Amino acid sequence: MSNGTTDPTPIPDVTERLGYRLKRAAAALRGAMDKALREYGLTVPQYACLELLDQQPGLSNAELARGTFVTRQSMNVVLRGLKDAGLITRAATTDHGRALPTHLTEDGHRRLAAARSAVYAIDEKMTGVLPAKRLAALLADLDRMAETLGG
Amino acid sequence: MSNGTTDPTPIPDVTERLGYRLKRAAAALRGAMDKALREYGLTVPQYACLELLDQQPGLSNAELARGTFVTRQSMNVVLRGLKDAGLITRAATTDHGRALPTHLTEDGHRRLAAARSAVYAIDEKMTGVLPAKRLAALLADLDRMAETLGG
DNA sequence: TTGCTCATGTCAGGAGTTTGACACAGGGGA
DNA sequence: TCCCCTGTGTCAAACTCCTGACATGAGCAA
Repeated sequence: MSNGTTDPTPIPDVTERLGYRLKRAAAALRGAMDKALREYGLTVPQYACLELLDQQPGLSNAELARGTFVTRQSMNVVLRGLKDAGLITRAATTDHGRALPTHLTEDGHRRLAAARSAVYAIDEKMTGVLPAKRLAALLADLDRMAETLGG
Repeated sequence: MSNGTTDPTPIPDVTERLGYRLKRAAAALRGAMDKALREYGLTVPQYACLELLDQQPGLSNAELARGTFVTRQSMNVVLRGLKDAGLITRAATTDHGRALPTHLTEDGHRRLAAARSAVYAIDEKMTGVLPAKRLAALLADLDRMAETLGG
């Protein structure tokens, strides 16, 4: 693929562009997580939702949607699935506003703890192949990219 | 969000994990590309397909699917859309094997050239906020991560 | 109070993607 | 030769996600 000669063109190959590499890494991560979470009966958005609710109990549907980068409508479907599975509870009414706070059930905590080990293994496997000193820079770079594009 | 004190726990917050940042950046890129390409009547997979075919004419359905990180079935739908739009031609038969080579039409080249400028603008906008010296390292890191996870 | 704006929850429709399955073509070993 | 395995194209069904739309509730200004 790579030619040994110095190429004057700034963009020689699609596979050398940042967008392509980012998509590739994200697709690989998504595939690995999807495969690992299937054994626990969870999808990637469902897991992400549980993780957020564990760290910030009481989040509403819209807040969870923003935190997992999906629309409110998609998160609504995810929440319904988690509620039917008995992993979360969602208030039917509220005394102030329209946002309905959501909380993990005992089963939700257990399921999350089980799935988390598998996901963390993937995360550490992914982190392990990187030079330790570049991890912080990598996190900062990804953050800057997302912010620039309106993430 | 961030606490100024040094935290001994290795994983203090979900938003500090590499997987979360990667997903966030990829979601932001996807959204920006989707919005930009809509003005040209293309979806992100369609654009990726055209880009690959421009650099490597004659690729088959399965090869395009691997190159864009989707399944053969999804790429089949994408190709049908591109063919109906008159942007590509696909051989109906082949003398050897089953793979049907695909090529860009004149309209395909024109549409790609138009859309490419918009996508490149996003790519450069994204690259521009990064320290120039870290771009190569970032590309290498993303590649290593994908390879480790079986991308 | 009234009207405007914003955020939230929800419904309906459609587009995109995946899993599962089947049939066909080529290569290699028994 | 025959059989097995791999790779490819395709169909069907289900799932996921998004766009568009509407109604409700809170906050603010005239």
